Amino acid sequence: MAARRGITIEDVARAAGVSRQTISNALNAPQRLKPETLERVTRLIEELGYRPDQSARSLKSGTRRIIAYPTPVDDPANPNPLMGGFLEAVVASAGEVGYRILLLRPRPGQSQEQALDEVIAARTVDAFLLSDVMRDDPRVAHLTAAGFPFAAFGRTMPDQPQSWVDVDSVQAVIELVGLLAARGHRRVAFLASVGAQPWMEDRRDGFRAGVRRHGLVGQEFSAPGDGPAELVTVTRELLRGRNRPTAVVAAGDWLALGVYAAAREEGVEIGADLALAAFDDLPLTAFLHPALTTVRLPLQRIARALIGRLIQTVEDGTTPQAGLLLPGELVIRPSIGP
Amino acid sequence: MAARRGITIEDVARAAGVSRQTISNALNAPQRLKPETLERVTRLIEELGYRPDQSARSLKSGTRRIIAYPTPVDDPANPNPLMGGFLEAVVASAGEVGYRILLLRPRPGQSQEQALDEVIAARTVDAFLLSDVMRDDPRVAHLTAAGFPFAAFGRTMPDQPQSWVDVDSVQAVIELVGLLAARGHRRVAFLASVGAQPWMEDRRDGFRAGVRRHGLVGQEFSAPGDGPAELVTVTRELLRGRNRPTAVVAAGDWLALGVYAAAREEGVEIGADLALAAFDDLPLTAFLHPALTTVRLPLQRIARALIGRLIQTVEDGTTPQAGLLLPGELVIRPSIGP
DNA sequence: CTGCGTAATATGAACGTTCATATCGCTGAG
DNA sequence: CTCAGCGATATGAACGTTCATATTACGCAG
Repeated sequence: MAARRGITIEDVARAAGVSRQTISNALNAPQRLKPETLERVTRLIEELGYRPDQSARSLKSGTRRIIAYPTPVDDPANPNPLMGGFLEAVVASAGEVGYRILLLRPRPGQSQEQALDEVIAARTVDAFLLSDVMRDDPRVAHLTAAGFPFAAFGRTMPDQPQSWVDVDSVQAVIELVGLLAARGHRRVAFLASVGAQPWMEDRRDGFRAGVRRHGLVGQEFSAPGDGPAELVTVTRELLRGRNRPTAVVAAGDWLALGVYAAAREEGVEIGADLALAAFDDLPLTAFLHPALTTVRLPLQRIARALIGRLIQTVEDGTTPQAGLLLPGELVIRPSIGP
Repeated sequence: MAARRGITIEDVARAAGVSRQTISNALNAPQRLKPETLERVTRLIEELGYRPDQSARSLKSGTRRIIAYPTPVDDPANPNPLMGGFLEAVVASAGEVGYRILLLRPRPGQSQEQALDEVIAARTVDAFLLSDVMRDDPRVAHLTAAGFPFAAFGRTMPDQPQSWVDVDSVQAVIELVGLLAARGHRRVAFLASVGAQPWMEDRRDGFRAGVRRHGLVGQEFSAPGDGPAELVTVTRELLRGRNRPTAVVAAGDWLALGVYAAAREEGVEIGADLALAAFDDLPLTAFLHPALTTVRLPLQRIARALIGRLIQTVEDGTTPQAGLLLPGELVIRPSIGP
């Protein structure tokens, strides 16, 4: 389609009887203009609906006002809790400071790093926003090596830029265990998923720390996969074992769903026979019976902090000296009992 | 931050001892080059890691290879089922044909249309992808008036470009009702949400058609809102009424969650005392007990078709003559009984 | 051996901005 | 009365491509 070219700066300049540069200044450095000129020009810009061509501006200035976000793979067998609210929050936060989010995904046969290189080389974006960052994430290493601005939801290594934000999962799970201890539970289990994602590890560490601090007896279980059947199977074993725990901390709400299913099949009543707490506060948790005690991630704050760090890196050229650890919010519901 | 300028076409040309245009041709019109030149140039491009600067290319050619997707508002009280799999599928489909997805959201105080105008005027994108399209969607009207390319997930009006793809909800719900009729149900209820979204209406129409076709007795209920409490309340009334229906068709899985909760509270056993079927196939449905019969949206096909139409509009300048209606896929699980 | 047509490659201009610098008009000190 | 200094605005160049067109190389008919 022949993209009918639109209003250019030249059109506005002609209409206003001034030069290009004056229009440019009206937008980028208004203080340079005589107030009356500014007002006249501004009105004209408004009337004609002029917007600087982003490509031309980018070509000259080298800045795109676009942030790339490599979308996490969203396995239907274990939906990424970030795809909903987090993405929203990121788009909103970025929008507030005049940036937009470009979704990225490696083409078939392309590595994550190649996908990053492609947009870097094509100068399509100013920076990257990474989520689901692993302990030794190749993307972080790659961007660090390339000296390209990024911010990460999830900790980076000490020798890498500390441009990260993360949730203090350890602390949150310690508090969860504390709630259980306060209700008199002595035998508590931790239910994890297979992956070695750092947040899983953190939650496990939190569990261990909580158990130690309160002198409880802790057991740990791992589901061989994230599919419903596998989850239910491992949880039934957990519930059937001798010395059945009286409380379970699931590393994520998704895992907790398996506990609900297994408990029903085993005739165990959650909230009465078994206390249950989890992590993520998926929207559906309100429908569970009894409703699930869980930890809500401060997605808005995380998004805002990440975007803030990104903008700082891009516009000032300075890298944050330290990461930012935000607390999770305990949402106490009946699943842990009265 | 001083964006260190990268490899330009000129660098490659110099290294290869040829002119700019030859490099450009190697990428955009390879058949014009002598095979040996092509090979030499291609290798050099590869070695130097050259990628055309997207801004420069866009400035000259007027095409950005970016599609804007105004993100649907994702109400946590009724999460948009599209935010997960659909977005994924769109990003993947677009990536395959060399396009990327830019997320868009009106700034505070900005209307949907203004947000569209902003990116149109700044020539940031080539086209729009709309989802959750309403019967008389102002965005569609606006883009039609502006003559700007778009494709819509959801039907447009007859006088607008028929560049849409939709799910044949009517047919799918008719089939759902058919399943219930075949199991001997005579009194069936339809549970809808408040909004007047076209897909809701379609599902309702499907229900009515199904009821008529099979000579059933149909009742319709509407939840006053999408919050869990409201859903459960209306469903309990439904279950408690005289002439309680033996089967319920919920307009969405989210609504069905309310039915599960209400049934538990009323001591009604889904699958035995009450057949239940819904729509969307949210990932969590596998955890429900009994598992929910529902309709899966062919998100991959929808995304592919939308992107295909978009590319056609952008690159050929032709608008599809007719919309595309895709069938939903019945996923039969125990909630409708044996 | 000349000249012509075509394939292959090269050159100049343009896309719409912003940057660096130049010009203009005015005020006020000498 | 001149001109330095400054605020306001204008001009030329450049960003890195691609398009339109020009030039060169080459095979082949006459």
